Amino acid sequence: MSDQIKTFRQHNHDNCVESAMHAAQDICDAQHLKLTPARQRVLEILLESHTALGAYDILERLSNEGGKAQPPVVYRALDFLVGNGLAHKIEQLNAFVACVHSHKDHNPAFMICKKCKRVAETEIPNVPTALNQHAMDSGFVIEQTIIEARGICPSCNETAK
Amino acid sequence: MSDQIKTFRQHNHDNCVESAMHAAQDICDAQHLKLTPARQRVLEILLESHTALGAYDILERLSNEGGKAQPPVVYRALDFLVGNGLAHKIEQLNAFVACVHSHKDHNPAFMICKKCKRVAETEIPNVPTALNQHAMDSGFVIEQTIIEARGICPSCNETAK
DNA sequence: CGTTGATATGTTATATTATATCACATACGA
DNA sequence: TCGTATGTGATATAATATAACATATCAACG
Repeated sequence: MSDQIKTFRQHNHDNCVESAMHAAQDICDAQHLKLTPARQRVLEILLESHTALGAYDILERLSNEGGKAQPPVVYRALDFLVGNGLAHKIEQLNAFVACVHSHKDHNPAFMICKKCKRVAETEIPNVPTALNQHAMDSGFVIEQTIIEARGICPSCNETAK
Repeated sequence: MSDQIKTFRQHNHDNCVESAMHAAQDICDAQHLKLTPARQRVLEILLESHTALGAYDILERLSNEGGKAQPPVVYRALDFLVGNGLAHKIEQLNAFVACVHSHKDHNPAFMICKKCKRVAETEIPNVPTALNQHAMDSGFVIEQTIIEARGICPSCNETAK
């Protein structure tokens, strides 16, 4: 597999996942909350995906790891995470994202291949100037910015041509 | 209503909707396809929203305009639009977007209030440099970029404080 | 220790909502 | 008058979420 394709398929997020997990652990310790294995694993899954996931997406990933989890397992973990500010629910999507409050300066950008649906992730150093300007003009307070680019990934570009 | 809030609620897209509708009409004329009122209206709704909409989102907006439309009305129009390249289905979301091929240089940006869920739209002149760079490095061909900023809109910011 | 009570988990079944299609009657235009 | 588009009611399919109850874990207390 070429470097390009490998890059497209999986961006290494170990660092930021790990630091976020530590931050979460600290928050729980401070508030006498238990970040149990199930909750930990769901949070990790959210952090790894680095985008909004449906409850059943999470369930599927959990189930790939051995025992087949049931829906309530995921919903309970999500209740805990959302209830304690470690994750958010995006109502419009019925999906959940890990809270990245601990590193607000992180602006993920996704490149989504419209052929194979794979998603590559990268990040950009700061909110685009024009958007920032518009937000300030209108009084909107930006907490997180997500950029989605739709297009064709390198491998699909080759084969489909 | 203050200018700020008005700005937040509705950004005027008449120009780009209109030009896209003309382009669609031209395409249909050239291929002897009929852009009937129903199809026209669904395409307009997609263009106005300028983001992916579920079939029932479209249905709701159609129904607000007089006679209450039924699901097949929307699905038929969408079949036509997708079948003829005037719109795309985002399988991952079960949602539909108008094809904006005719104005590739348009990069919408959305500011979504996480309290009231209202969405303001603006646009930025070009794809953020860092993302563009990364795409080029990996061989990804960007067709459209959508930026979503989550945060708090001016009116929620006042009341919730 | 051992018991108890609070919290977390395992598991089956099912409720709720969103998404999509069927089937048939009617209209309209080439 | 045939092909295509629309109106409309009913229903199928899939995604999302919860109810209910049994079991497990673990810390606090006597």
